[in-house]
Amino acid sequence: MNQTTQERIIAQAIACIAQNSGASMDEIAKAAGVGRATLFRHFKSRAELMLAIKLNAGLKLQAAVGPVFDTQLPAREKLLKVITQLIPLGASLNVSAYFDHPVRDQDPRVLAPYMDCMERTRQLCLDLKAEGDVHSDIPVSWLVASIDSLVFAAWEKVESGDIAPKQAPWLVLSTFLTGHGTGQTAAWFTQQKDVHQ
Amino acid sequence: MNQTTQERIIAQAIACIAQNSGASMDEIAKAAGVGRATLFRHFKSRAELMLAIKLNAGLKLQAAVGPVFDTQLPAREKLLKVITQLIPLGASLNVSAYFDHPVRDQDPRVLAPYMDCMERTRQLCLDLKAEGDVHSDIPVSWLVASIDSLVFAAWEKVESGDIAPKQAPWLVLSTFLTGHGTGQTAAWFTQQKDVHQ
DNA sequence: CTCAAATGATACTTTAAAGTCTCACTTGAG
DNA sequence: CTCAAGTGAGACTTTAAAGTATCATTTGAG
Repeated sequence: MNQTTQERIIAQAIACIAQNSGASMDEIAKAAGVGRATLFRHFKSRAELMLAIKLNAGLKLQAAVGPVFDTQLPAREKLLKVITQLIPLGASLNVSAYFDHPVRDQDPRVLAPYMDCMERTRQLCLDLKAEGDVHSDIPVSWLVASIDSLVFAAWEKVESGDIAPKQAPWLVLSTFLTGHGTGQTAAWFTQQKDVHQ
Repeated sequence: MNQTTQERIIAQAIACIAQNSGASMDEIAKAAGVGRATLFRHFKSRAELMLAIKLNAGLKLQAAVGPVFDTQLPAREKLLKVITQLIPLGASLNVSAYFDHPVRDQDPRVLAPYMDCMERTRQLCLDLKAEGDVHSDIPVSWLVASIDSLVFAAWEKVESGDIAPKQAPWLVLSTFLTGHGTGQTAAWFTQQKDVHQ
């Protein structure tokens, strides 16, 4: 492979931490097929390695979705493209879930890419509403949250082999836009909601 | 309050670990308003405390959803009730996310409640299909995954104060059954899907 | 009030993992 | 070939947190 040692270490560290958030430097070194000493030569402390992983994830995130957000496409098409870009990021992003949530991270260099992505997703949802693509009575924060969580779920299912990588974006989008219910259920649901609210 | 010391310790330990998965026994003791020694009197090791938290989460899960699964209601009504029960569990369940995923836990006593709940959710989704409530062409594993992830997202949003606790189940259910799209978008989506697949 | 049980404070030991250092070995550019 | 740069192995020190032990204090049932 043409990966540098540093890159290999980061990749394997991500894999280790995904399995066990408390993975030791020893385990990480072994996973990366590298001596302990070499690991410390590249990252002078555990904290520095963790930071590198987080920064790496932020860069991947921006590289994946930045260009899409920058286009002038209709919101719904942007949405499809964003989802499609996001899913294959998989573990490198989900690292977020294994550390403390990136949104709580102290370091602004770690925080920024996530905040940026979130804010732009929020804007995208506002556009979806404005362009008449989603119902206007759903809270924007729920729109953002449901996209996030569905993408996360899709990645997990792709990873576990339950759904095909190419199918994933369509499942997310269809869940988000049309849901899984039939006409029959939609009627029941509306009625229930009226009764209970 | 009428909570025993043990209960208070467990509750506060959950809160600590939700913020920082590597929280020390010292931090947990302080959070519980208890001396270090007392903490170790109740749980003779960190591992034992962690186990207690996990078992506790399993019990809560079963108490919340078991009775609903046991009823003979139509699948769609069961679904609404399960979601409604699940959301308020919040942090105690999400502990799952901060430890290693419960599905990967070694101890069968930790594993069992999750496996059971998952299997019954799966059965529920099959019933939803059988009763004509959801489209039959969606993979069951995706149905289960989308419920899971939407419930998780709803809990987070309730916790952060973005959506009202009573509104949460309806948001989850409406996302799952009808999605957020308008008629306009549904047409576009179907067309896109045909083009790309 | 009295005493047993539980607690808090704190000093102590142990342990696991982080981090350092040295040295012999590989490898690839010149 | 030669040498500099990077590496692996492993012994070593340091550190932070786990876990233990002791004792004085609190508390609540009788």
